[in-house]
Amino acid sequence: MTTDTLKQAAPENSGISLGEFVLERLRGAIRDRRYQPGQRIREAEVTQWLGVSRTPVREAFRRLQADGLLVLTPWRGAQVVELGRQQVVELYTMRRALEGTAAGLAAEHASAAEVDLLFGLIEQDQAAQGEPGRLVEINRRFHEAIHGAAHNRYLLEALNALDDSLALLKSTTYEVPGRAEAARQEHIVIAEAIRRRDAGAAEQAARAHISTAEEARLKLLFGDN
Amino acid sequence: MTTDTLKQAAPENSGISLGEFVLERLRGAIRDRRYQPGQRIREAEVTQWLGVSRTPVREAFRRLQADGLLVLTPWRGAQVVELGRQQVVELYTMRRALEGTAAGLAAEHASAAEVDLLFGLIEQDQAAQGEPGRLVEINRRFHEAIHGAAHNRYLLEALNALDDSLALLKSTTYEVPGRAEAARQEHIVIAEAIRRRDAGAAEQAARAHISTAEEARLKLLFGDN
DNA sequence: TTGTTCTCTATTGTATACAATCTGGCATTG
DNA sequence: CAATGCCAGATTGTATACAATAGAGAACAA
Repeated sequence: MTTDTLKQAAPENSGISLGEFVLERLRGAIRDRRYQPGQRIREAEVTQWLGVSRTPVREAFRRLQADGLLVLTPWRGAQVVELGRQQVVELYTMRRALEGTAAGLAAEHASAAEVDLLFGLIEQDQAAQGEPGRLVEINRRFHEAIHGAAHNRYLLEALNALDDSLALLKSTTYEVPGRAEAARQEHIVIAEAIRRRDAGAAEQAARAHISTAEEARLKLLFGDN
Repeated sequence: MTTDTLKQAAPENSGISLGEFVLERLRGAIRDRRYQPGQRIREAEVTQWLGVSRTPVREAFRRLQADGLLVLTPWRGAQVVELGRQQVVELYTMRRALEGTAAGLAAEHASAAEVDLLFGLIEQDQAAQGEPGRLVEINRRFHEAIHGAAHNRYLLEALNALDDSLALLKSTTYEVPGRAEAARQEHIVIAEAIRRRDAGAAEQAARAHISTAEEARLKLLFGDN
């Protein structure tokens, strides 16, 4: 548990390039909200934080812009993207489509081991009652398991980018009372549809799951009814 | 119709940065297959072609990597992505999902003007019989019109990236005999579903359209039956 | 001939110097 | 006092110098 505020040593002789190193560090900092939406990130700042020159920092900025996490304005530099209500709605619409597709494809292509993993995670979820941090982590792994079981690299990439964008939003929907239990039931419906290889049902269940998550999210962020 | 082989002047005082300039030039060169899949692109090459230094070239490389058009290997530089059969199949699976989603959303959100545009393009298509180049262009605009009518920026971005990747494939499916006529009929079905605001029908029609396009594509590339 | 190792060159990764542009504050003026 | 123009500092865009690495080909041994 390092404080991470002092100058951070760059990797010495690992195969990874400094650009990749900076990219992962920045992505992590944005995910953890150490850089908050709307905040400006100066190159010099990152430069001395990570102990590298401006070149790899600039490389990382471009990649993060492509991922939709940063806005780069000429001569103004980088700013963490801030999502308005409309953008959150569009993000969830996109997520509904992609998660639905992933669940449908998982029903067609998942291996037995991948199906087992899904049900294993559901069990872990039941065991983690009342531990919000663990629930969030298990939820993440459940969705990642479905994404992987779809066996489509373009879909996987798009879902990862979407997850990064969702990390821009404050808090998690698990803070809504009853959300954790509802999510667990929805997960079970999805997993069972995948197990019986019912692609249509899996897609519909996943879409419904995202819709209820969206509802919780909008209530949390904007106080919708 | 410039030859484009001599040193190309960079923009002098336009507001655009050199990085953006290089990005668009390279994207165009890849779309037009002046850089072919599998081909290595050296920084120095682009440097003297466009008359800029390595820095903006490297920036463009990173963005194109994020878009899935280039593979960057450490110490080996950039290579245009080469799509194997499996990747083409995955690409079309993704496209089926996204185009279906776009058509469904267009049925819900399209303005009257956007619907008119769709039918206008169908008329232009009928008038352009026997002109392959024009047909391809009109087809592109028809799909773009649907993408826009969906009114979802994340979906739009993902579809644009997908189109760029499809440009990596040799030739167009319109070279398959009868494909142009079949595509026109399929377009009409999609547009009519959007006009009657039938999201489910629009989505299904779009998915079917992509499936027949995929069939034509696989036959063209790999001689499938 | 064939396989291996070594060296050298081409190429990319990184750092930094310099140019262009924006921002904020201050002075000047009505 | 308010508005406007200008200058200085801060910040990013671009170019280039230098470091690190991979890959090709030569030299050599079996």
